[in-house]
Amino acid sequence: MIALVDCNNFYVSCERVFRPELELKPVVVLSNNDGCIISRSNEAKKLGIAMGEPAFKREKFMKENGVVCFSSNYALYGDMSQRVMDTLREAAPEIEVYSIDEAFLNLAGIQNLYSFAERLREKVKKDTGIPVSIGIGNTKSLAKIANKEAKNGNGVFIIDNPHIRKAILMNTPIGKVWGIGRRHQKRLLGYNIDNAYRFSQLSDNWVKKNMTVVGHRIQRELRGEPCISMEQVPPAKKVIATTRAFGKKLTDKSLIKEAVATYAVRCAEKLRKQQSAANLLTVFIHTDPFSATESVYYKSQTAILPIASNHNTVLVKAAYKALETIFIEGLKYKKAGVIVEAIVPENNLQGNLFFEGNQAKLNILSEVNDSINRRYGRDTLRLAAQGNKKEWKLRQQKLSKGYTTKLDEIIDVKS
DNA sequence: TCTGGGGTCCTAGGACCC
DNA sequence: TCTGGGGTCCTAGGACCC
Repeated sequence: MIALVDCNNFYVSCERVFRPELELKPVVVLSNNDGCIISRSNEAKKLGIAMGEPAFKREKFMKENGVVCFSSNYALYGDMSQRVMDTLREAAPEIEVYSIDEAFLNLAGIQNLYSFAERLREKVKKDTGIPVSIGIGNTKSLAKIANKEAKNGNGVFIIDNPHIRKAILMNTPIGKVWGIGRRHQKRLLGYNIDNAYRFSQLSDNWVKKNMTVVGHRIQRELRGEPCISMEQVPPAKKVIATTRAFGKKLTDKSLIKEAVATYAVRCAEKLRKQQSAANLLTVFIHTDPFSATESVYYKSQTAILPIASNHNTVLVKAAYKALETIFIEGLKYKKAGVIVEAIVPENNLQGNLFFEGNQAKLNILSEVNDSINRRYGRDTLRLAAQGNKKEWKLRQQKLSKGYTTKLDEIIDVKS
């Protein structure tokens, strides 16, 4: 059997660990730039606040209803996530970390699943302060559905026989099934397939033809046939992106260059972390897509690197060059991004006859750079090109502290 | 004034090869 | 009216996830 452990309202729960007085109060966490609402406590959900709603549309409502608002603090959430995953790893022989707040556990060989799950919930809560729900089934898709059931009930739910499976599937709206998005939902509803059970009973051929092998896999999983296996070691990323909306609209080219340089450095860091290097680098910039008065400009340019690289200076240079070809003076830019692709292992680089460059030197530079920044914090050592004015930086007006990630913001315990 | 960010997989169709 | 057959590789776009 497979369990899906899912943290309840994860970002909100992380904030509450350090602000316990917010328990039972409506709390939300905003996306980057304080733009959208991306995590809600149960109390906030009950007030009718929807996932992904623009925060500015709800500002008045939230004030009136005493909703507590946080900017997103990804350093904190990432750290809390690791703590949760460490606890899960101790409990189960095989674990797949599926996202920042979810993990699949292989429960083969474990007796009395229900009490195992209950004890695990308590242990995670005790070790980390984070509440989780656990759904169990014999496929990943069924574990997902069981998890929804667990969230609505008392935190644990097991689908362990065909009768329960049928009843739960009939109770699951088709759009809530893992892997069925808006498009497929709409289409299936058109055929009066409104719940997971009906979908599972469709003919294999129809599903294969209309929803590709992906849809067919989901269908078989709902019938109880495991098709999606556990992946204990996360595969290396094939695409890495760093993209941000600016805190305010920018026209000044030097500021946009700083932002793009910083994003290129972030991509280089992510590449080095997974020990790979990229052959392609794309830069894009665009104006405000929601503007009613200005026309929208959206442009990207891809550069081919002479040798696959993960070095800050190389990527920044390539990004600058690409930016030159797409930047138009006079526009108000809202967002930029750097994307690296054609990723290969760093220890197996194809040379280039016509390119001169001292790779060994660059490698040493990166190592020194990373070790300093690991020790003293990100961007302690940085390129001048990244600037320090940070006028393009995110708006984060309600940021919580780095309780577990910054020594000078560590939580105080009063005696 | 204010609307996130970062990924994966699959398919169809074009280019090209022998 | 006839105009092969069988591949591979690449890319854009669609669909989905958290």
